[in-house]
Amino acid sequence: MRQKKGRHTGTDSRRRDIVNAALNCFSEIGFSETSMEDIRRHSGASTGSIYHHFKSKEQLAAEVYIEGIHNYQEGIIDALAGCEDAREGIFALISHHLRWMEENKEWSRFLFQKRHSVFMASAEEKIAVMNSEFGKNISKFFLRHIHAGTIRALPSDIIISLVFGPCMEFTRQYFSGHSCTAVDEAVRQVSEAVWRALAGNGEAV
Amino acid sequence: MRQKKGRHTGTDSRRRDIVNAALNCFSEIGFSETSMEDIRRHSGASTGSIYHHFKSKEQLAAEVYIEGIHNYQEGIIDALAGCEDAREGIFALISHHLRWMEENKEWSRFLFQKRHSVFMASAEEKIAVMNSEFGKNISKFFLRHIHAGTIRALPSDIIISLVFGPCMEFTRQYFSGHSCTAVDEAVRQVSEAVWRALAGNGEAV
DNA sequence: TAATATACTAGAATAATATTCTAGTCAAGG
DNA sequence: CCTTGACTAGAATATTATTCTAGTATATTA
Repeated sequence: MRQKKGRHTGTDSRRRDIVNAALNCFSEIGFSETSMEDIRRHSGASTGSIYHHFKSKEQLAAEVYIEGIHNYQEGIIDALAGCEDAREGIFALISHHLRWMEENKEWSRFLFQKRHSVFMASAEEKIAVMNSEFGKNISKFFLRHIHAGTIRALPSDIIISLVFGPCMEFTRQYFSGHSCTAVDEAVRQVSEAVWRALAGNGEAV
Repeated sequence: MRQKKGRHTGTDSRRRDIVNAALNCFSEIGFSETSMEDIRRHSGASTGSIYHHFKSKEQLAAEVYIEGIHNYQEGIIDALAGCEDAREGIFALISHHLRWMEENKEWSRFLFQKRHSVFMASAEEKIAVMNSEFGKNISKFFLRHIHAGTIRALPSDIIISLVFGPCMEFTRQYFSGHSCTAVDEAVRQVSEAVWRALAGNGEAV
């Protein structure tokens, strides 16, 4: 199948193998618990090869994290972009979060279970930029609606807490087996509740 | 001050030194980043002494975690116990979370930043029991009010998500320097919003 | 075609760090 | 005293991340 020695065929395929193996291991047994030996075995790469592609275990994890968070954030922004209506936007946002979580279990476990963990150090900057961009995008939507009076005038950190907090918490419960509500239903209930929390005067259901 | 050799004076004082040092290190630089050597230096204990008191680094972290979470949960339950009124209860709960966080920064950083992390493995069971008890207690309050119609009939996992999610998310932002609202104000705003999300028909402000 | 450069790979060697082991020391009770 | 048991110290060991050395294959150039 694969050559015993020498350059691996295909563009970056060895690199991808390593990233995939890493995601597998990290989401399955956690960052600290997976040894480079695990990743080596799962990916079929050698120690040297792994360290050729990635500076360290930390940096490898950061790369995996960034790929995931980018995909996630992009989806949210797209979902939001298609919505003029405030209520629809909130629904779209929450819906995207919960469905993305369900369809990308491996990523989610890794991204949300261990947010701000260990390996972040090395990617701090890049992640900060991403989050900042993401925040700006999200804020644009909410500011527009605060201006229009469709959403109550609350500080941005409070709005973020009210919107993403429940999503994150549900995600956590989902993965620890403590959630009893199906995702479809959770989308409806959480959206409805968050809308009540945020809706401007005269807009509440 | 301390004897060069032999038993440390005072009841369990050496043990406490180790726990305190560990909390310090963990909350400051994270679990994986702190080496046993760090804990040894900070606590003044020897390697052997640490391993006499704790089976492993993991188990030490678990002990620290459990002490913290116990204190936190106890406070919430007490806060809730004093409240007949639904709205008051929600306010008390959120208020306790955010104030506890502010008054116990070191614990919070450790508890909330790395929830469900690594070392949990060894304490899984004990933590599961604590959380289950805690959940039951919290649920009692909400079920009573759902029954009375003062709070909307939502599944328990959704309620937990709506109440604790925003608290957790605000906490995360607070520690990563992304919160712009003062804790006092956050208590008011989040409580108000969560109340809107949960209030039974005819109870909304 | 052959020489060379580039990108990659392998696996052994090293370094860092968690854990175990051996030999104690002290305080209390008989 | 002497013995026991809780505790401590620090060296020895084991585990695991990282570095190093020596390659191999493919593309490029002459």
